[in-house]
Amino acid sequence: MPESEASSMLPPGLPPEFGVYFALLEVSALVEHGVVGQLRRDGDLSFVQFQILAILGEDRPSPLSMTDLADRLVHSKSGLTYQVGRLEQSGLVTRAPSSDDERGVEVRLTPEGAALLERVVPGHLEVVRGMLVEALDDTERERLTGLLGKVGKHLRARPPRSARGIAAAQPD
Amino acid sequence: MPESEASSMLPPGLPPEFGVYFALLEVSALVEHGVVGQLRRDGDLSFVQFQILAILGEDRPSPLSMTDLADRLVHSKSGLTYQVGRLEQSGLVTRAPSSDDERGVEVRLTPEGAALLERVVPGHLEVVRGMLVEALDDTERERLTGLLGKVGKHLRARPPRSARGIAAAQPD
DNA sequence: TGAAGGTAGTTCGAATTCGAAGGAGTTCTC
DNA sequence: GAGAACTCCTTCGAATTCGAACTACCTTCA
Repeated sequence: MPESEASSMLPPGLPPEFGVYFALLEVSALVEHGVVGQLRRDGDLSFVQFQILAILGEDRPSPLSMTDLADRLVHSKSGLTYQVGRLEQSGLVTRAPSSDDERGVEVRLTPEGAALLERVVPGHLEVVRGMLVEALDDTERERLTGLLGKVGKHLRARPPRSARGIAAAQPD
Repeated sequence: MPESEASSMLPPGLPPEFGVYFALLEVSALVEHGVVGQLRRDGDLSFVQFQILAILGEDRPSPLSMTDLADRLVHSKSGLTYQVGRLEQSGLVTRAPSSDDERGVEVRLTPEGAALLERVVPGHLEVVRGMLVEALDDTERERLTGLLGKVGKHLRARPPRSARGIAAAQPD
């Protein structure tokens, strides 16, 4: 098991440019695994729950709707309903019907939720630092961030369905 | 064009070096989402099932044990039992007790499994190419692969203290 | 040898996930 | 304004996931 480098875990017969795919999968899985452990230990939170709290805690006074949250996560709406309900049960968030739109729901962080977030975030950053930030020097890290950002932009600009042979050149 | 930061998705109040974390999470989630759709459409496979088949199809005549598989995936053992059982039901893999070690199980790809893999892989590579490979030019992609590889090596060399299957320090 | 401890997989129950279907509010169209 | 079409969110059932407990086998060591 501890033998593979990005290129060495490339299945034989595959063009080498796909090494980036396997390297990405492995790194993201390991990073996620690491933070999941920390969140469970320090705050008894799942990763999704933490992400919800973190988004809600983003120093934004106006509340978010469920759809806003679902857009920021890569989650299904039903799964989001479940997790927000769970956070509401725990007293970490509130749900209230939107005043503008009766079908909408405004999700807000409670003081308890904000406090939990503050208690968990330092350890979270510490774990992430140990896994990601310390793995590279400043130049490398900035380069990695930039490359991932470019890929992210490409992915976001990509139509989710029937996307084949669509022009790869995306104007900014 | 100094857009090498992911500041747009970095929550306010966080040191900028954590941009790499959020960029990684977003990209991996989007990529995974993309391939999940393709695998479901083209082969009615979940991502985990595909990963199992792909590992088994790695041109390796000698079979793998469940533990070998679990080490290559980031999965729990029980989840692996479930999925391999499911693949066995579908006739895509076989399970047989190991001759060396009676408690071990040798997992093998069946011809049907190999055929399904061959049917699914081209579309898979096409989707990955469209999402990842085409997002960058050759130099950038190689750089990204190298950086991810370096992070991966760092992560593998740094077992989180609660790691279960820490094999004894493997000398290089 | 034979008991103690370790390893390989499975089973079990609980939690989480998703997609599809449904209920309710909103917008569009005529 | 009435109805169709759409959006927001929840409910529902089925599938998947995990950790802990368990069985069976292997290895160590006295």
